[in-house]
Amino acid sequence: MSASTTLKTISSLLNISVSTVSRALKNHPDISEKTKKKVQELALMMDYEPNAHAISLRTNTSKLLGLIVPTLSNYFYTSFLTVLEEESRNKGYTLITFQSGDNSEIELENLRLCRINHIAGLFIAISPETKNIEAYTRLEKNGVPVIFFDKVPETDNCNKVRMADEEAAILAAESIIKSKRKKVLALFGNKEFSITKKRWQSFTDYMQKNEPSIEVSAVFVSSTDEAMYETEKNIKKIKPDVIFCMSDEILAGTMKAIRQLKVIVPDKIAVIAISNGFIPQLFNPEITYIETSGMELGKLAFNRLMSYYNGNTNPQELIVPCRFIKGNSI
Amino acid sequence: MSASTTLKTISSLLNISVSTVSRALKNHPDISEKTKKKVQELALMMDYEPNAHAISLRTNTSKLLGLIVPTLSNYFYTSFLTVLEEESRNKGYTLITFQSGDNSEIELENLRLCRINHIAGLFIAISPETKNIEAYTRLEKNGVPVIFFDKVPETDNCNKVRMADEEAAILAAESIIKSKRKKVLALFGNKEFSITKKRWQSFTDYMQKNEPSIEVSAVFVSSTDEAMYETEKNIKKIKPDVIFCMSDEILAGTMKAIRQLKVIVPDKIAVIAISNGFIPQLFNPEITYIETSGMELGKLAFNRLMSYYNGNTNPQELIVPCRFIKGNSI
DNA sequence: ACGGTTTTCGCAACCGTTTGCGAAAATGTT
DNA sequence: AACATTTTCGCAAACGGTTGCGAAAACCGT
Repeated sequence: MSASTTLKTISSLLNISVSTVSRALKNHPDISEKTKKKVQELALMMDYEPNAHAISLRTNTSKLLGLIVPTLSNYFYTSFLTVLEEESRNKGYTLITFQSGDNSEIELENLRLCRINHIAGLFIAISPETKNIEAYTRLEKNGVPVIFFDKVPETDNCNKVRMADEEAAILAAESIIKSKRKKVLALFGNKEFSITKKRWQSFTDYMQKNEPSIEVSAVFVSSTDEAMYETEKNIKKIKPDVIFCMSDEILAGTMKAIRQLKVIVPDKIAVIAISNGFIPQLFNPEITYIETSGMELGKLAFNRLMSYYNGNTNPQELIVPCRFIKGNSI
Repeated sequence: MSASTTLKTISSLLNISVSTVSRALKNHPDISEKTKKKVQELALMMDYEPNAHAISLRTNTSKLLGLIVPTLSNYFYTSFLTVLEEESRNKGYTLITFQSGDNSEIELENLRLCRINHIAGLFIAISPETKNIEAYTRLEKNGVPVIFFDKVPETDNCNKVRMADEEAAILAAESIIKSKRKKVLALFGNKEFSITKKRWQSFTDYMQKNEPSIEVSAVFVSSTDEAMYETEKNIKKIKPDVIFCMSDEILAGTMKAIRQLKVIVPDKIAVIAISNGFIPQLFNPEITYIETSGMELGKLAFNRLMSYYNGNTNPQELIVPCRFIKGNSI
């Protein structure tokens, strides 16, 4: 239970002041080479390590970054987290991570924890209930930049990075039109999510404008299981010849239903999805999808924060383009 | 950029001392109801929030828990993280998360970051290179409990929680024996991992003892792609009638190869795996697997820490049992 | 030897909070 | 009214660092 060594330990062992030790350790020019050497050697020997809390307190800065996501049981968010952790660590920041469970109250509680830990910056994908982002703008006024990502607020007085949701939906729609199919079952996520609205609207608008003869049945689901259930029900009911899935969770459910009904893809029904890029390749045939990469988004978000620190503080909305990944399901 | 309100702000506004404010806010009996009320109301109004760094510094405690995993791009670790975050948050702890990339040096650097942040406890899945756990035992001597999980050291002077790796491998072996198949292609992970050794040994030992007539070809791979490559190669070469996959990553690669070769499962080749529970259900037929749940392990790990805090500090090795999940692949 | 520079270091305040201890104020007792 | 007791609060030190400023020590030139 030996206490960790502090500046004071070293200073009293060498009979010099704490301030000298502090300066010696950071190579301050005021300190002679001789004492620097003494101090640094002893510090190394006793493996001195500065107390981050003391530093934060004194300097009113911190190397902590906050991350709040709806859930970590989600391939997209974990791939975001994966690169965010890496980038942060490489730049000397450490990440504190929270899940909101798509619950505004928990989200605010998490935000409170971020505040009392005096984070230097925050990345957040807000929950659908969160309409009022005043707590976040206030945080930013207090000097802590906030980068909204993926699920971003609709107001534009804040910094956002997100996927090209409209473009992704349009690429999918385009692909369906080209396929000459005529009856689409389109599965979207929780209707409350702005991301859902965007994808849904872009998809249906584009369809309407470019090929109004195609019949689109949109269904909104909130889980993999619900996606499976709705797929099964609607395959029987509306007999689609192509299914569009807005996300990986939905795709997983849909494919489960398709398997159970022993429907042949793409002969009987074609499938196309928007995905983070792992799930579609597990199926046979591989599912054609529009890739929205959580990793790319993570990189962009981190870089946005760094650019903020460099003075670029004006609200921006940055968008990660998406890619069409050809499979054999359409 | 308004500075956050502190005890001092409140104290000078009310013309009372900082200590009184501090005590009033925590309902100390020394303080009169009248001043308590005044203080608490003003604190609420100015939304006072204590500075976690100051508290940590003063009380030499912290509410931070450290987590170090090889990578977060892994379903098992993210499901571990998912429940760990939840449990931690519910008990008032906040999590700082690191990836080591299976690199000892980075692991030690992450450990350093944990130390300077004066975490109250550490969860770690060590990288395969890490033989010397002295840094961790020292941390524990300094009063910070360390819970090793999943990839645990071989020495037994430390606290470990892990899956029932031997049992899982044996269950798989048993299932293969029952299936009457005779030629096994068994795919394992990185040979350096203790977890690999355990599964490999249990699997082959059990086979040898109970059905030596079965021919087992063990192959070690380090990635999904390698698993795919080796599966393809060995299906052609040794013509197995059953494939065993030690993990989800491997299973994904194997199934890709199986699909490409258009091998029918289970007619031509049966498949059985050890898995965290999501991937196997995506295939057709659903893969039979032995479930090792990251979520269960997360719960156990957190509870172990709490029990440690309650005085139960002696080294223990706790094991999460596994379950046989029937699919149609064997 | 003396004044002027420069080098080298320590004092002390500060960040925000906690807490032992003592003192002032209020209350009770006779 | 005098004293004992209890209630209520403030002083000051401490946690581990950082930093402005001033002072002692060393060096310089003459």
